Amino acid sequence: MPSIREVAKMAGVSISTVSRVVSGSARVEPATRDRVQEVIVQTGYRPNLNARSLRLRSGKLVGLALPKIMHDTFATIVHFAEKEAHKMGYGLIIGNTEDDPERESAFIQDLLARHVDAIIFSRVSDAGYLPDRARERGLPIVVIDRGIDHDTIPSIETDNFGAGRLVGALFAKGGHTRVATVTGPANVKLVRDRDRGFLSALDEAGIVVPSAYHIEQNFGFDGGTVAGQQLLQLDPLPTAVWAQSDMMAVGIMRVLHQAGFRIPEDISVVGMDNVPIARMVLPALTTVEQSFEEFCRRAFLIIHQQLENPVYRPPEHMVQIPASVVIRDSYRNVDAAVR
Amino acid sequence: MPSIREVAKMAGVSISTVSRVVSGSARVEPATRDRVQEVIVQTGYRPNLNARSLRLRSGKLVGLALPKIMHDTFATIVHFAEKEAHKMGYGLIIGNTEDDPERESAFIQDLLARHVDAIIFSRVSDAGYLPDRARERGLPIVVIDRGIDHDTIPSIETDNFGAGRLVGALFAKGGHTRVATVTGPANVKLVRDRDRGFLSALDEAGIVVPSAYHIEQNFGFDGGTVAGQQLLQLDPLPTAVWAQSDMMAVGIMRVLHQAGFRIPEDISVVGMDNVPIARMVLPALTTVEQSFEEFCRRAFLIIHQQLENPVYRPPEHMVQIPASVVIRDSYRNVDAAVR
DNA sequence: TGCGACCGTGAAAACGTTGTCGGGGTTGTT
DNA sequence: AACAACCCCGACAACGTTTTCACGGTCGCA
Repeated sequence: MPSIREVAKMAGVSISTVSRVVSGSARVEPATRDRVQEVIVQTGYRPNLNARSLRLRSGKLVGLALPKIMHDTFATIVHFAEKEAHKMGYGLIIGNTEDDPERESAFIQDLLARHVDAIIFSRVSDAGYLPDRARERGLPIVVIDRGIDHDTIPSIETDNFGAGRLVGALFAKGGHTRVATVTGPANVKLVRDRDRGFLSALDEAGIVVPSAYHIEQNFGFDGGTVAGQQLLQLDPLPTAVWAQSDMMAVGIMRVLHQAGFRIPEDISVVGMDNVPIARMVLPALTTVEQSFEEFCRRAFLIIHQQLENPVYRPPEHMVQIPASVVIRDSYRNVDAAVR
Repeated sequence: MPSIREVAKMAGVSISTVSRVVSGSARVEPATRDRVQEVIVQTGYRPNLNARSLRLRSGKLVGLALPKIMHDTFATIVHFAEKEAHKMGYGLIIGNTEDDPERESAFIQDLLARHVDAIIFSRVSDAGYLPDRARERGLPIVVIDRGIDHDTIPSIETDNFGAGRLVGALFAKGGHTRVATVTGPANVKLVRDRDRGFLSALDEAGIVVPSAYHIEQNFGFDGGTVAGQQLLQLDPLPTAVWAQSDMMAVGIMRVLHQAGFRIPEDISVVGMDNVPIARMVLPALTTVEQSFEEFCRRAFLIIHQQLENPVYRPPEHMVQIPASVVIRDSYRNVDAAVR
């Protein structure tokens, strides 16, 4: 509540001195230091961060722009971003862009007006000039989860190609030869990357996925249920399905189950993301884990270094975090005796 | 990027004039206004919100403190809070208190240092002096989800007692006479409120819940699974169970199912919250819906009014939002013929 | 022609910080 | 005893705004 001026008056010193004791930037006589300290704890004085931001051009604040806050994967990103921010003494201001470039643009503008120290965001609006504008201002900015090809803007994403290969190899080694996959919208790059990895691993094992066994849907539960219907039309049915999100996988399991099929005895289902629900459903979902925590750790690391040293450039523009398969009950090898 | 000073220079006017055209606060000659406008759009000038906050004591920013961001219910609160904030032209800065009074206190301090316009938060640290300190500074502050008894700090929460009654009445009318309930930690008030409502409605129907049928657990999935084990010990088994969170309900269904019981034929299970997963599990979960959107709407309404008129006091300290039952497949009346 | 009213604009203060500069006092060295 | 070196500390400018105040010019009216 009190300003530095009032603290100074109370302690009978100048504001410079107060500033010095709070920042510890220069020596001050122990006697006066104690007197000032006393007033500070007594009044609960805390420097006004807006004023500090004005003066120091750093308000210890970073902005986080996400497409859909409520979705499990982004909710976990929010969680870990907050965690990292907190750890490094930053505040976190968030915005939900709702996948709308308009809103994304508006939010970034707002962050610029707030003079945040850095920006982390997912999904680039197509125009993509916004990051540039921020960048030209020397503002550290990191793109997360949905990478971007850009010389000066670093991206952090899962090694989606590798994730796809993991599942493809799992299926191939497990003896599955009739496999299907349900992808997200093909206009997002990470969907295509995963798909390419998946198909390439299968291809190396001599397995081809006919186009009818390759279904595109939205990432949600509902996308999963309609994909499930489509799977039921297939003849012969696949023995294993990979869905590019856990939500979709749950939707698929739901309609397969209702159609009388057993999972994994009749059909194996594998998801992606390893959201909390994955272990709660029945059968527990085998899935691919992305380390969102690692995302955020890396993002803040880059930001931190760039803040320390403005000319710092991360060694690579795009860092890819490896994914890993977590085996649960919804998958089994085709040769049941093996298990 | 440019400051008001540079804009002024470019347009050949004083900074006062620029300020006037961006705020529209006073008339300015159309010719000069246009000239200034031009420079503004050309340079993409936006007033520095930190400076504005300093001068105007309002940075259009509100703080949101929550115990566990990643949990479904709080993630939805974040979502709707962001939505309302955006609608009213505010930024939202969030903090995860992890149910730790220490962290909560630190975060509130940070919000004060940032001179946010208002604070919304859930779960009060036991000491509870922080809200007071904020309040005494004239800062609008609203407690959400987990109400607080306080003369000047408004609370918004679900009518938890009413929610409990809803389920109790449902069971009673459905012919269930052997019912069990799994509550959250009894030291949180809303748990007790729900419980009281539940028991009172049953009591009015002449149904008593023996203490063994009254289980306390933590709110998560794991709490549900251990509660499920405990339920299995009961003899005779209840015909209906109310769990105070959907996660718990899912955990309970999981162990009941694995023990060979059918839901709802053998045991009905009802949850609370109506999180997205509720409709995805099998059988789809009957549950009680709380309107988090309404929470946030009301919170921002109060904040807005208090900001407009600093002496405004909301008519009641505690507003309770009614809950509603949403019937899905995990519940059925005891007289199966009815359905 | 003179005067008051009004209108557009600029100068300046203030919001709360931090860092630079310099002044006064104390100490140490020759 | 004189001077250099140091150490504390206060005055002041600056960060980017908004708002008050005042000033010069136009206009309307007598």
